[in-house]
Amino acid sequence: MATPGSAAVPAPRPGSPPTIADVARAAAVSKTTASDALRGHGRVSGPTREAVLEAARRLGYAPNRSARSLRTSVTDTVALYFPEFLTSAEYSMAFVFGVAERAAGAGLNVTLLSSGHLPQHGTAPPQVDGLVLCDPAPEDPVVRRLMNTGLPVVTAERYAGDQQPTGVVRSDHEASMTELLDHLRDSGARRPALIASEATSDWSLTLQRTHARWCADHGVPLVLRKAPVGATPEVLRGIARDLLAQEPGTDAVVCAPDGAAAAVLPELRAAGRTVGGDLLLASCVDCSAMRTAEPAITAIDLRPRSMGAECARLLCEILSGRTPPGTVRTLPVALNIRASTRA
Amino acid sequence: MATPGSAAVPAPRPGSPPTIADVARAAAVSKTTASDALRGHGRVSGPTREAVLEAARRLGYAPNRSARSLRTSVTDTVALYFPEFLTSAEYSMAFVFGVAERAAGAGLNVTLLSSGHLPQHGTAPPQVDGLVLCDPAPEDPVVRRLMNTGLPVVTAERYAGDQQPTGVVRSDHEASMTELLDHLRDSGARRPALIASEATSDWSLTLQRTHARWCADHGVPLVLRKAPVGATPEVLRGIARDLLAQEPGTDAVVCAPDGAAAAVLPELRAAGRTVGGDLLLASCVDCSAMRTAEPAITAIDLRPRSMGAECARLLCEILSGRTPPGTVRTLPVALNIRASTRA
DNA sequence: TACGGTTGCCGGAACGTTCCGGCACCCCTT
DNA sequence: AAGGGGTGCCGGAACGTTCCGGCAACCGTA
Repeated sequence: MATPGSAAVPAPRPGSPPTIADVARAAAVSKTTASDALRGHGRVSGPTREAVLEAARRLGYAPNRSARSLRTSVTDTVALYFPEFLTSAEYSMAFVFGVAERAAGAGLNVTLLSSGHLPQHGTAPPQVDGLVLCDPAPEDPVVRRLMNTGLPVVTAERYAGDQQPTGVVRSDHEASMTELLDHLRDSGARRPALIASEATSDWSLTLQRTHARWCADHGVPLVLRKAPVGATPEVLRGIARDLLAQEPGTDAVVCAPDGAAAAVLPELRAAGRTVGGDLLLASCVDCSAMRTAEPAITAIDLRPRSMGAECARLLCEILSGRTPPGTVRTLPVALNIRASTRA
Repeated sequence: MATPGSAAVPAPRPGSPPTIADVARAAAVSKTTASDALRGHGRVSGPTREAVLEAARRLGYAPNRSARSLRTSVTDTVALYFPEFLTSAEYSMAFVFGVAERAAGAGLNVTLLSSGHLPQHGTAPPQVDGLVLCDPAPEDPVVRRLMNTGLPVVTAERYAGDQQPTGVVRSDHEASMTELLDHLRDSGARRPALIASEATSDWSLTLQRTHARWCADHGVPLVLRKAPVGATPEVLRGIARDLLAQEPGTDAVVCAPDGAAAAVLPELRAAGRTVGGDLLLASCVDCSAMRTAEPAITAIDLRPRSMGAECARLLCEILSGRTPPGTVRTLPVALNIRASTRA
């Protein structure tokens, strides 16, 4: 005796994971009804739905992503790209896991694109639903290629190229830098110098612009030094030494590059200054080295984990159509005040 | 007039990426022949193969991964799992990118599994060809679940649970720790204390065992302190303070947890000791904080990037059958000698 | 000439899913 | 009783790939 539709449903092959046909047979319904019940999509009666869900649970059914993706052209996967020069920073790790966690919560897979990916022109774009680009530089060829795939793209920080990303999550670096400078002023500093990075990222440029403007607003001379992108501690210390020698009136040093403040600290001390006393020191990126330094160094906490999470969330929303393209979100950052600026 | 097989090949839909049928039509062959030519698999004459490759190149054809995966049950994707407590360390980032880069070179995708993944029991395993687990702890439920999927697993460092991973890439921590202790002895230290982590990872336990053995071999009393897993700088400093107070004969301190050496450094100084002088200091993990400390701190460089790369390579080899299951590889580590141990 | 073996190519089924269209049934209204 | 509309379910095609089996054509030998 055949149950309805049994002719269309082949026998299960033990060993392989169960398919929707197995679920259908177990619930004595058709593949279509099983599919509808599992996704809540068609017209299915309450009892039938229950039966299907129960069967699926009992069999440990999980839909085959490849088959689903083949049928729907939706991969449930997003790619995350990281420029090479960022891959050593503590910031990156937190960002990556922010993305991963949030994406997992939304049922999305995250695949990692390293700089080694897609090197040669003409390589096919990755087969994903969307992209997250961390701090994209217009001069990075991989970034340019990815921006041209036509896929939805969310960038962490603005993109300075001509293509516009589908979504942007940014921090208000202008506000946080201003807050930091105001704090230094409240702690007695009158002439805050900035050691910036030569990088052309939006972040780096914003810090310089804000510092320049603040100095102008407060009628203090602009003192700025630039460090090469991957500068070693020795190079950074040299820059600090020269800075103090050339600008003896400096009473605060703000360092932009990741970890630079910790690197220059010994040099400031060697110059006879007391950090946290007659010379304040702060960093534009917080990391463990800032917390463990002696004295501990005041730093802007960029909240990379939240940043990553918000990128993933925004991309999800764009993919599901809940949020229109062109959305820009601004995340708050925190100023962690420590001994190095408590004058 | 119909070219051979033209009836079986539907017209192309402009806008969608080209399929193998488009390539076949462009080269005036069947789907089968196109597929064979592209993968070098069947019996295809030289000119025909050339024609197919040329057509594919011209059309910008890239095989649809979902379709291929559905047909072959091979996803060309591996998953990378990271325990939560490791996600803030610099080590992790380098490791992740080592894996990503190497996997990309082998044509594999890497998807990230965060701790948030697969939380509840009964969740289906990720649909990938293999797994890389970084420093897996037997008490991590996610690790246990992943070890039970039946998928090939390569672990970075040994796994202390009962399941055996398919492959292991490890560092010779015993050798490197011994080398470090010998170096300290050569620099004049006679009583090296160890501040270890409470973690039960293979790495942590090996360090403790090696230290204990070295002390026994050299007839010096064993001085060991344990720090909680996520210990703050304050906690670590407290441990260092107590250590020096209780064991005044200590003339060298070795710190295992990531970054701990930089955290305790100020405390050692506060106790009236000269780091690099009458007290040597070293770390079992190198990171930027070690390089920027003053004095710079001697550290074992675990070469996380190579480690990640080697994990990916080994998994590739196991997946392709070139390397038998059960393979264990040992990677060299480096000792970066710096001012903190140049007595 | 006949014939076994090789070479080059092809048709079509299968992988597991989604979803369009259709069919039977029931209920309500006229 | 007839008709219209809604409900619950199903058959089967399609997504793009791989690969089994087969079929001509050709070559060499008997």
